[in-house]
Amino acid sequence: MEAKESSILDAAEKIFAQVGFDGAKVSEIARAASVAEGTVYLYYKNKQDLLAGVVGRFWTQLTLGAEAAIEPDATTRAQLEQLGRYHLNSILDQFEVVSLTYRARPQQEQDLDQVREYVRVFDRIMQRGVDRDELTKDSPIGQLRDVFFGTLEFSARTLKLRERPYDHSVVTNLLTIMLGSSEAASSASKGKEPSNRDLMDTLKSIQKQLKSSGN
Amino acid sequence: MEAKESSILDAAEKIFAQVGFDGAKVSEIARAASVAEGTVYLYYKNKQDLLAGVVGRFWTQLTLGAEAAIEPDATTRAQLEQLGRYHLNSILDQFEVVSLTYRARPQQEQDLDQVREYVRVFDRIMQRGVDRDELTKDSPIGQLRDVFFGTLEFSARTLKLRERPYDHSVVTNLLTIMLGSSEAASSASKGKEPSNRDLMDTLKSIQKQLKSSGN
DNA sequence: CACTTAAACTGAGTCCGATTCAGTATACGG
DNA sequence: CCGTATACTGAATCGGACTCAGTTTAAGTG
Repeated sequence: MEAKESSILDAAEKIFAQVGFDGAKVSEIARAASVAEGTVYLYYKNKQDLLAGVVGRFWTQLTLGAEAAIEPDATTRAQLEQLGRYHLNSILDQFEVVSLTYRARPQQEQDLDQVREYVRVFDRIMQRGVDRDELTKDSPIGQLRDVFFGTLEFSARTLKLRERPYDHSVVTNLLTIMLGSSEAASSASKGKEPSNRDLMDTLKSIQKQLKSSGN
Repeated sequence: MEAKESSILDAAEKIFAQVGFDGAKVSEIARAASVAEGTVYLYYKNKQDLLAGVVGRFWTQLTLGAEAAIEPDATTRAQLEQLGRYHLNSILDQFEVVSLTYRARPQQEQDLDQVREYVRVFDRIMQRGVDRDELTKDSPIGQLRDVFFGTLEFSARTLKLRERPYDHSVVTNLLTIMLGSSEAASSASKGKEPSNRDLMDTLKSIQKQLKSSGN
């Protein structure tokens, strides 16, 4: 990417974050990037497309950051905690840019690619957890992903609304809720005689599976 | 509210949902409402304000619908299921209008009032659950609320993205995750071994489920 | 180098749609 | 029926996204 292009993106990100998409004038962005107004349109079809560029770059960088924040040898739970921590921190810190994502979507669903890419970080952690038998397969990964990101996104909004800072307990509570029950199940796989509790956990696991596949 | 005003809101909602906020022209909305362009501005300060009107009305109606959908005498879990079902159904069904909420927020935080009002439906259910000792007080209601609405919102987006219809299992799984763990935790926290009766109850529940879905 | 041509860039002008407001119609009290 | 207030109208204004004819810079080429 040319220096000029990323200079435009930088200016756009700054100004969009400052005054919002509607409040930003392309002429201002051009001036902030030390470029003529027409030049912006050489790199981006229109203002929406410029927004998509800003948002896309953000999520791409978020993906890189997330991958760096995760220790490859940690347990699944620890990795989820690292991802959750990183995610919540980032979206709180750059709340304005995240909000712009909503403005970018309605248009073409192109920029979603980068968001989808980001979300795969979660999927990989979970998949590895299943492969290493740290997780039971009973809770569909896709649904847990919705719980994970949905909760963190909503919590971030709540925190912002109340003008509260990052709160780690949000992440730990979320993980307790998400994994709390299945943890108990994993202890069952040792060679000992199954206890009633093990039976109970297994039965509940079956039940859960039936509920999700049926209907 | 005057007939003319709600006629404007109706037209605006329809056209916003159809072509999005940016795609909608105030002149079109005025025409659809059989009103002069200037008249729109007698009722709404500007286009954004009109959007806020549409979005605010939507959430107000959603609140009414939710309250109607909940049986006052049902258990907390059943009520949550009713609310979850109603919520997911509604936001899938009127996805476009819900999406407009994001466009309304950045401006003034006025319309959020109606959203906050809606969210209180959940809080009331939970509070009553605590009062009736159906829930332990250990999970803060506020955080569970974020899990509940966050997950449903994110799931709705996922479903739309994959062009899937309403899926009730999303709600039941969510509730299992949200309350299931505390169920397990409640028996676990007391350190008691599950009784044979617990096993029997679970088995009967499975049996019933198999009968109703299998056949 | 001087010259040719392509690519990158510029910003004044065009176009479109939100917003305004002087003017017209309607309702209502006396 | 008049006077006045209130509701409404739509042509005119205004702002900002987007265009494009023209200019500058870069890259060959002999």
